[in-house]
Amino acid sequence: MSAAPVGTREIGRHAVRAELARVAFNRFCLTGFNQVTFADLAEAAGVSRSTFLRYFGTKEDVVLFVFDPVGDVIADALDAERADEDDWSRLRGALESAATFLVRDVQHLATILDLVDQTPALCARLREKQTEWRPKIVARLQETASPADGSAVVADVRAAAALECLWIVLGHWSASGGREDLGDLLDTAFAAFSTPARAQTGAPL
Amino acid sequence: MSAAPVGTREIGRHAVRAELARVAFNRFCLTGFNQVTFADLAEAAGVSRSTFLRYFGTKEDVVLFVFDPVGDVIADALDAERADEDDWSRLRGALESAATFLVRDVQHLATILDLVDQTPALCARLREKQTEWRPKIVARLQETASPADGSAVVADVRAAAALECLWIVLGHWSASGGREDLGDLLDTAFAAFSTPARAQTGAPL
DNA sequence: TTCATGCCTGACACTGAGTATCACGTTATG
DNA sequence: CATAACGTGATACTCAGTGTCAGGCATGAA
Repeated sequence: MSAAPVGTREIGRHAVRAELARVAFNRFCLTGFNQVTFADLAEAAGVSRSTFLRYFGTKEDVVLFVFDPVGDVIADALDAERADEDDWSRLRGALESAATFLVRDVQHLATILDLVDQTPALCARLREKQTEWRPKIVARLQETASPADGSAVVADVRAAAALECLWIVLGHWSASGGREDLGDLLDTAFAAFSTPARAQTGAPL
Repeated sequence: MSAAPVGTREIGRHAVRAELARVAFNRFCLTGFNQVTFADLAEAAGVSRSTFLRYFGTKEDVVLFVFDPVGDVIADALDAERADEDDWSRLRGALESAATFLVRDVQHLATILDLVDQTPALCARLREKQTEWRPKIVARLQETASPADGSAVVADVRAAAALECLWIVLGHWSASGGREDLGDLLDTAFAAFSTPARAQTGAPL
């Protein structure tokens, strides 16, 4: 799932990467993402700046690399979903898989999400990753698309909307301190598409 | 709408900014965004690097500043929409306004969009702007939200989904060389929400 | 054990974005 | 005309990110 290491070197590299990220993450939370330099991180981790940069291409990746597998998680989950479901049901299920994958460490995820939306650069980079995932999702949707949904626009819109749901839901979940149920939040989010969305303030029940 | 200049100095500044952007944009299209440095741009425009940087905070803004008013355009259009419409209709209308605003110079917009999605940095920054617009849109939707839509998640999801529609539609429109009708494309995009989205390849008509 | 191969590391140098400061010339205003 | 405000260019600086190179250390073969 997350690029399972094969050789001993790969294992070592993976472990070092995790440790560097751990040390760095503490710094970021303590001092603020923008205030910490690679030199700081390298010193805190006890390696040279060169080495640190060899493990993470950018400062953003030090925080966000944990999200890398999400694209595949969603795509795989779409395959696993019953193909006779409609797009929204399948997407709803796939997002649940993604959420489950991310919520292995509740406290850590909440902290990351806090840091991310305090930091524009992290926000931007995360949305960039999200955009990279979309084509893969669109492809799965189109494999089973009915002729009536012929336009590529439709699959694109649904994939994009679903991904937006994921972040919005995670944002609210994180803001609630992780107490709200992610499944319920996903239901609420997806309901935004299916309900008639009438406007009057004095709407009939 | 776009920060109407009042004093003579403001007018001059605005004009210089436009000229610098024009010269820079040619360079970007010719050589590629990442290959062009501020030093290049300054030389091409006949000003010092300092001066160029005084007009644009970042390289991305040199290209993307034209999108700055879009957030307000959408928000204003939402106000102008009949408040008794449902959210999707209002958003659809507001997006049409945004599209109309952007398509004043067809050729130029298409070129910008091409450059943007060839350049990850521009993509990221544009999505960042988009995220900045969302809260304003959410606020308009919530002003007239029915109690049943109480959750902030719903308005958030709808605003986010609508903004995604805008870029997807513009992307397809640009890919078609500006020949397709933006209104039709918007309809197709919004149909992704309302159609049942059944999956079977041999779906009944 | 010894040697050879290959990877990891640290040191160093470099480009380029973005920030800040200062002195000079120009332009608006009284 | 005087002066204050502003635009400009020059300069110096920090930091992200790239590239190169030589030495250390492991693994594997002789």
